[in-house]
Amino acid sequence: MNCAACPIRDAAECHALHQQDPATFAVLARGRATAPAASLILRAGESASRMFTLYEGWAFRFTLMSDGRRQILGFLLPGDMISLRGLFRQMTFSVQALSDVKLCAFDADDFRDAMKNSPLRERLVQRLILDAAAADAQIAVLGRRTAVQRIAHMFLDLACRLRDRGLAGGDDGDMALPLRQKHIGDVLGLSGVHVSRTLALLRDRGAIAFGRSGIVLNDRATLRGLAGEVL
Amino acid sequence: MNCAACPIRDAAECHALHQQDPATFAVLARGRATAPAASLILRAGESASRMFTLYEGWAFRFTLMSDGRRQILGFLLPGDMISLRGLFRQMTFSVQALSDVKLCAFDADDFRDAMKNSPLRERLVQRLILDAAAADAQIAVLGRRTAVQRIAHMFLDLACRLRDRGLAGGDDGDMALPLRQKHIGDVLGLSGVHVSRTLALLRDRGAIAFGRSGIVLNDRATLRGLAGEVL
DNA sequence: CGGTCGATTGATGGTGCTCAACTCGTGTGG
DNA sequence: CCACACGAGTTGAGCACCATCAATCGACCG
Repeated sequence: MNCAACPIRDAAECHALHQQDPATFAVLARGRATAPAASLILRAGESASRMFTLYEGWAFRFTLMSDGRRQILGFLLPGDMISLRGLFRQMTFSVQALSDVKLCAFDADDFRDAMKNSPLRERLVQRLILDAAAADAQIAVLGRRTAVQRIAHMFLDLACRLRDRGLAGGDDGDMALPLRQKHIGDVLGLSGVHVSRTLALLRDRGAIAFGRSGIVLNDRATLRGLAGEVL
Repeated sequence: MNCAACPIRDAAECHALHQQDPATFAVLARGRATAPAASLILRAGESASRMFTLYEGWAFRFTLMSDGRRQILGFLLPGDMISLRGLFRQMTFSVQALSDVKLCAFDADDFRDAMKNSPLRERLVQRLILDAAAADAQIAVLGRRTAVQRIAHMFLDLACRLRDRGLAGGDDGDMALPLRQKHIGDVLGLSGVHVSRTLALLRDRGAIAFGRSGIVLNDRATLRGLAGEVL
């Protein structure tokens, strides 16, 4: 795996929209909003009257099982669209802030209209396809990979996405992830206890370290070896 | 779970296209094709010059892991679009016929053009969103459910989709599924051996039976109980 | 009639879950 | 300043679930 996400994900949508169609984008933008860490940004079942992109901070989308367990469907990074599907359908997942976040807000009706006759249409169709492809990739991970492979793969995926948008943290490529172990477990279908043990194993092999601001990736070559996919 | 798929999936696309926009559909349709059971219909990496819908028979879409294992991403039933994403992006999965199949063929360029200014656009955006939502649901199944729950859930999902398009088999609602146990394992992330044991358990509880043409669902209430989601 | 494919069944072991106790850092209130 | 609570993480013990390997069996087919 060069990086699982590279063929699948695009650079930040906010930025891309600006570059590709700044006029349309400027017309559509309606302002900013903020949300504190752990707050719910969107609830499953809503039909959004506004569309958001994530401007700063991390969030995640998730569903709740009937027994109360949480399945995180994916992480949202700066530049990601949060509620694109909500423009056309009820949301099937909720979105929660992982850190303090800043959002760009758009009017849903304006956005739907613009989609009919602007470069936005092609771009948003591409985005829906990329999201579906990313979900397919996650199905393969959950269906076939061990805990070590899932975690290594997820780290590399996040590193790739951050790098794409120029958000790689440290000087020599190290980067810190603001994730609790519970989040890792909930996205990869693992218990928190087992995530703890597996992270200890990755640390002992030198692939990651535990810093003040979160987990630090410091040996991506080792991570690639542990992830299993040989690309 | 009334049925996991009901809020997510739509009725057969072929039929729906006909009903909603018969003129456009008639213009676009370019002919029929057939493929024998087990043949490859589409390969990952292709950019399709034609778009297919599945007119008759079953197929599945899948990816291959680097170690040769297969992850089935989903089953395709009569009426489903096979290569919608291929109109705009390289395919990220392959498609294989499960039984002998008949296909409707469309010219990709015609389809893309039509999407710009017809009711097709809205319809296809909806389809992309529904596909993404179905993939999200599968992530939750693989992340959080046991083998019994996964299999029961999958049976109910297929039963719902077949019923939606008027393909429910037997008189009193029983229906036969033309699946090998290997397919069930590959879509749910289970070994073939464990699928066999789990199916035996479902049979002993009276939820299913083994008929000549495949597995027969004959007690959906029991299946619902075993699936875990209480809806 | 041999060969293949799919399914079944038994034996064995590994991966990961659950329960529980404990540590550690942080924030809060007296 | 200290006591306490709380959340997050760690570690151990035991076990459930599921994978793997292997042997067998039946159906189907050349």
